[in-house]
Amino acid sequence: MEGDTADQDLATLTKALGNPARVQIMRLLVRREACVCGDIVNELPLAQSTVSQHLKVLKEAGLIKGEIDGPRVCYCVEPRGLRRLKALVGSL
Amino acid sequence: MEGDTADQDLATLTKALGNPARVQIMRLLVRREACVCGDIVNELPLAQSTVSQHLKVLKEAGLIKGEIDGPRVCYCVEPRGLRRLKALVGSL
DNA sequence: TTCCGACATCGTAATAGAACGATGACCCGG
DNA sequence: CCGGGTCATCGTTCTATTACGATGTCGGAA
Repeated sequence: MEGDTADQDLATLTKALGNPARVQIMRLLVRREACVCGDIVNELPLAQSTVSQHLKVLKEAGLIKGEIDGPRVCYCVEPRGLRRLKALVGSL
Repeated sequence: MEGDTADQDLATLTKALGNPARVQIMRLLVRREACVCGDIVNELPLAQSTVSQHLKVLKEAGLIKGEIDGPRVCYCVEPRGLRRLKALVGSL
C-alpha cells in the first residue's frame, strides 16, 4: 500500500471523484445497486453530453463500468476500483 | 452522511487530494507524526513556491494545518478533516 | 430500409490548475 | 538596525477541466 504507484493511484482516483457531479453519480450508482442507465442525466442538472463526459472520467479511473444493453448503456460501480480507493484513503 | 452538503464536502476533499504532489505531502505528514516544516520542499522535486501552493490547497480543504514556529511553519495533519474524508469515502 | 431514441464524440469558450521565478513579509542572530 | 533564512504571495505561462450545442453512431421499431 506504499510507494509511488500507490500515490499515483490515489491521486488519480481522488481526482476522478473530485467533482460534485461525479460524486452524485457515484452515490446514485451505489444507492441503486442495479445498474442504471441514462436516467443519470435526468437526475443531474447538466446536459447529456456533460454527464457522458463525467461518466467517461469515472470509467477511465476504474470506478464504474458500462455495459451496452441494446440501445442504451448500463452503468454500475466497479467494485474493484471502489475498494482500492477505500483502501488507499484508509491507508492515510 | 447523506445529502448535498456531504456530496460537496466529499468532492472538495477528494479534489484537494487529487494531485500526486499533494498525496505525497499527506503521506509525508502522516508518516512523521511530528509536524515537519519546509523539509517538505526538500522531499519533493518542486519549487518552494509550488509546494507552498499545494500546502495552501490542503489547508483550505481542512486536511492539514500549519502553526507558526518562529521563523518557520510547522505543518501537520488535521485529524478532523482526514477523519471526515475517510468517513465520506467509506460511505460509498 | 428508414427513422427515432440513446449515447458518445467533436469543437469551442470560459474557467481553473500547476508550475516557475521574483518579490514581499516576517522572525531572529549579529 | 541590518542581514539571512523561511514562507507566502504575485504575476505569468501553459495546460487541463468543465460545460454546452451540434454532430456522429448504432440498435431496434416501423
